[in-house]
Amino acid sequence: MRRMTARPANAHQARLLKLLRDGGPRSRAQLGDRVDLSRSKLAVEVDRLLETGLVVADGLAASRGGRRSHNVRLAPGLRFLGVDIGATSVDVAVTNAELEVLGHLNQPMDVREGPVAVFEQVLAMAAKLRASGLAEGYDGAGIGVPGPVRFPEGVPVAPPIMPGWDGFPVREALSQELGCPVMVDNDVNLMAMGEQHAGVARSVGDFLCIKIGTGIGCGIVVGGEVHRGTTGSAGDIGHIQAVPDGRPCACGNRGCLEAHFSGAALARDALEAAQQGLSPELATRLEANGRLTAVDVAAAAAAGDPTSLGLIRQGGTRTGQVIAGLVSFFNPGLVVIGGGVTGLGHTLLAAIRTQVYRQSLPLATGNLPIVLGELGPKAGVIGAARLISDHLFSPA
Amino acid sequence: MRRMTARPANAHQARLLKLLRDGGPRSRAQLGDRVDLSRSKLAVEVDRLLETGLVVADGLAASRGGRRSHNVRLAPGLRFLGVDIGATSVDVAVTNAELEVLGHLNQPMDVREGPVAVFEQVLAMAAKLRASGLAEGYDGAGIGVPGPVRFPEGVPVAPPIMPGWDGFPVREALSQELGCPVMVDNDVNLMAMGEQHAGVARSVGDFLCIKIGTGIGCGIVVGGEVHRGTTGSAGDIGHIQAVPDGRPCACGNRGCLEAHFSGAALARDALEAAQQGLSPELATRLEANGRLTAVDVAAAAAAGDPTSLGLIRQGGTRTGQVIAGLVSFFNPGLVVIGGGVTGLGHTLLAAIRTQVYRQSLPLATGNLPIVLGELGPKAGVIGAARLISDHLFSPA
DNA sequence: CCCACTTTGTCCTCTCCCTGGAAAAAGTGG
DNA sequence: CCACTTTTTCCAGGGAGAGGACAAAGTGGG
Repeated sequence: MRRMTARPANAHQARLLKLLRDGGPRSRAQLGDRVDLSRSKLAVEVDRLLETGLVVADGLAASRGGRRSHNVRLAPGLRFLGVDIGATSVDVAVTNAELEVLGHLNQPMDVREGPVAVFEQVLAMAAKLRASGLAEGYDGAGIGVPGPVRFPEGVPVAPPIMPGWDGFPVREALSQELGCPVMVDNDVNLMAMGEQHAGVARSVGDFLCIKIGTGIGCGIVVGGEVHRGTTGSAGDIGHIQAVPDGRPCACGNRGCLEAHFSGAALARDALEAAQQGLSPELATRLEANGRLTAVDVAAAAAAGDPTSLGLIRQGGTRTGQVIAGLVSFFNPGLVVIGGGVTGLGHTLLAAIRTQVYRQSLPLATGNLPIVLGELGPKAGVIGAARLISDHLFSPA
Repeated sequence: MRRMTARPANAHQARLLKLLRDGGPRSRAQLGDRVDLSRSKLAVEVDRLLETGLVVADGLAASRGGRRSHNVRLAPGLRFLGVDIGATSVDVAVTNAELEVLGHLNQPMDVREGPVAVFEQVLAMAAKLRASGLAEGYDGAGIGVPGPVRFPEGVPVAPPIMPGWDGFPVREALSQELGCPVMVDNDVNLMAMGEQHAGVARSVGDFLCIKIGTGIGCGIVVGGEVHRGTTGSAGDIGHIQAVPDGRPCACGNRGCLEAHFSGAALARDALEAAQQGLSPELATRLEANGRLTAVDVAAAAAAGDPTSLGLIRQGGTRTGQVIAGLVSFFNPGLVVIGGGVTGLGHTLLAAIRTQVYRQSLPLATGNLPIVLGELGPKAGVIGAARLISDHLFSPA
């Protein structure tokens, strides 16, 4: 099947495509309610989109009291690939043009194996999704990587946890392999875009999206747009000092947030507690699996283990301290917490909230919701699909 | 004299006005080089601006090898009023349409005396500038206040250091008194706009502007636009925790940056040092003036007083700690340090730089200049003029 | 001083886009 | 079956803008 080649010819068409993407199929009249164009102009632009094949007719709409109108929708065969490369696993999903996830695969994988090995895996997963009949091909792909990205070129720069990736032409290489346009971004930014598109952050202009996984990062959305910073490293909050003269961190400093709380730090603290006999619950789990992860701590906490609860609370407090500073600085309308450790759930959330509300000024926190992301592991892939669709649905 | 009533009718005219404001008088042809309009269209829009009186002819331009062209410039009679209300003093300046400062007054005044008293003073100063022949009237005024502002309405909200101002309709009231449009913003945001317009931050899209005066605040510029936050309190970094379990702060918490370093904190530390006999230099000054301020510390440090130097270095280190966190988070292209304590100069700057470069990741700091603002007390008033001119030079 | 060439400013036409009205098409409900 | 509503198409007219032609003004060399 020939894939999408057309792009909107002007801003009006781009606007219409995005309306159809975000609101689903609808009639010309309904589109007209939202775009401030004359009926004739609207009809012309819709006709042109129909000609390009990006948009197709979709039956009759419900009557609003008069003549029923003909619906239009985005081409049902359009497929976007969303790829979320984490430190320890890869998520790949197919979406339709409305960014609904049609199929989603997850595979454990160490990002340190390098771009070549990882992309082999990603391509295999993409092929598998295609083979299962969900897609005949891909019209575009969004890729998230766990480190800073020089956004315009789609190239990772100086990524601390993925050394082999520095300067690897991710966008170029994947575009070649997949035969479609590709955009690359930091995984946290994509999570933010995902929650903005389909999660808790709909209709919020300025918000922060904190992702706590193997490391800690923060997506920053200003006026509806992701802020990436001058060198693409904005949101890199894992190495903000949380504890003066605290634990040494891989980055060379001491007391970094990430050294005190993150998936990796939590696992290490749990191991220590188990070995010191502080927590029978964790000790049992260590014996059973031979190792401990954040998931074990979550389970132990759920079972009421006080040591695990304490670890989570302490981590939440430290994270909350840092977030409090960011809230004072940035004054967001919403803070979303997500990532691998959301399994820690409300214990973590409560600790973070307590600390933020205590430490930030009332004006900034007065009406500030701090909530868990609602998309879980889908946030990243939906954000990735959104990234590429934003690109393709913009005038060339 | 009748003041400016016209506003640009469309985005093209707005663009032209801003070019003339920022680049000074120039010919139609030179304007054409920068706006991507056909010559005929450009001529039409310039003619319309000439009709409104916002723009006037200004003689012949130098030849570029052919026919000499006629220059145009913004109306030479346009006057903006820039007002910068600080915690302990008020700056008022008149500018022309190009935002050049034609006259500038400064008056000590305690903002806690309340809006009525302060505005009486401001109006007197504005009248004095007018009386000295610098202006026949004002076409617009920008006002900066030392606290959060609900920007669209131009009303201070919950300002910690200026209790009487909460909810006072600053914009409304001053607009009435001055008989011209008024815009209100936080003083730090205006300082950032000033440095962006005429100072060190020209041509930088994302930067932070730290103002250290009686308190500490931070202007945030993202993509050339000031970020004000959801409730107008963005940049309120004075109450970020710098020292865990540190000094009690007026806000109710402990260890706030402002409690440890600011004009007020520095004066208090200096007093303590003088009384404990740690610094003969400061003790002498205390005896001479009956009190100590940041200026005394600066002078003592310049004279080599080790205690004063130590205070400045320690303050710089703490400020640097906080800035390091903000740099990791925001990844700016520039950090500007300004405000009353810039008199502390390079000792302070060196301490801040050391701390930021040590604590933030190389990718974010690699090419990050940290510099003193170059406009001093003029930054605020220029920023204020810029604020109102941006407003008036936009389509209504 | 004349001439070739460059730059600038003006004029004019042609095209395209869009608005807004009119009318036709398609439904709803009594 | 009829009055009314909503949607869609069609059409004429106005307006804005691009772009070319040409006039005006200036430079520099012969």
